[in-house]
Amino acid sequence: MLKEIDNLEKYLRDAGIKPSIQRLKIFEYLVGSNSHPTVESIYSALSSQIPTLSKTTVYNTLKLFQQQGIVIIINIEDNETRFDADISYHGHFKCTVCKEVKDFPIPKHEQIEALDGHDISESHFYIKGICAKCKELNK
Amino acid sequence: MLKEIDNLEKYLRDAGIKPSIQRLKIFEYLVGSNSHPTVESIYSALSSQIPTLSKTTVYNTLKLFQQQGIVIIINIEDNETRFDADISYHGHFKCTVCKEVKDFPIPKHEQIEALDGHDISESHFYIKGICAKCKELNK
DNA sequence: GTATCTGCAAAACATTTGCAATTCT
DNA sequence: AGAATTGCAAATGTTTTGCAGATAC
Repeated sequence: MLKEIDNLEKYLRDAGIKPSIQRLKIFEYLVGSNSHPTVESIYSALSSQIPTLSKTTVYNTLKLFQQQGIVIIINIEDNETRFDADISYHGHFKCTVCKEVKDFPIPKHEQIEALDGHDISESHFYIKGICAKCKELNK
Repeated sequence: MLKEIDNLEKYLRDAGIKPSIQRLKIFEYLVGSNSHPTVESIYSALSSQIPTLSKTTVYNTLKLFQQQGIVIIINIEDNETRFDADISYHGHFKCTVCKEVKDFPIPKHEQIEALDGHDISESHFYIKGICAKCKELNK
């Protein structure tokens, strides 16, 4: 699932996105992190490397990435929007204790009869609970 | 799935919620509507009936309902929080044309192996696309 | 009469917009 | 130079908080 750092520039170009430094760094951060970061955490993480970076650019860039189909939005909580550069079909689990959001594979699910006749463009599966690690610590 | 209007007061009491007029009306609206309303639409719909109603009360009440487990939050879009008084296991489909959010039944899903050892407290399945009605109109 | 609940006003956040400065070609 | 991109500052929108008044028991 992990993309090659070497190919990031080409990957952006192929998606119709001119790879500016800001865009490259933001995408690199998304690909390299497995934390499904928010705008805030992307901005904090990169502003030391790119001191002039603004949140507006982070917002603009993520919107562009989303429009060009190279990132998806994760709405697992109503008060935080997260982003994921892994656009393959998978679910997201958030631990309510350690707050981490992890991917999990979903079996390509059976046809949902109730949606016959509808065109499906996007689907998201979110699960919340307590992860094994946090369960263990609280014993 | 539809609850009896006669029982709403008891339903709230049983959930540990004192049924004030505001709370009753808000819950009645949630149960009676199949539109999965936002704070804004609940407020607009009820402020003619309860002219002194404030949005703060709508926010307070919905948070209380959620804490007591009688409503769930629907985060199908990042820019709108919707509420549902149907707390049974079901999915939500949003049509990107008519903007309607509809319920759909999901087969009680198979054990997800990747989540073995984790405690699941909540799960949401969101699908977006174009509903059959809108597809038909655009032919 | 004490607790709780409500609702106004202000504060806190998150996101968007307008526009001028910068960068790229 | 011309077009696209960036980033500041202000505007917008949503949700929360503090607190005073109203209501319920």
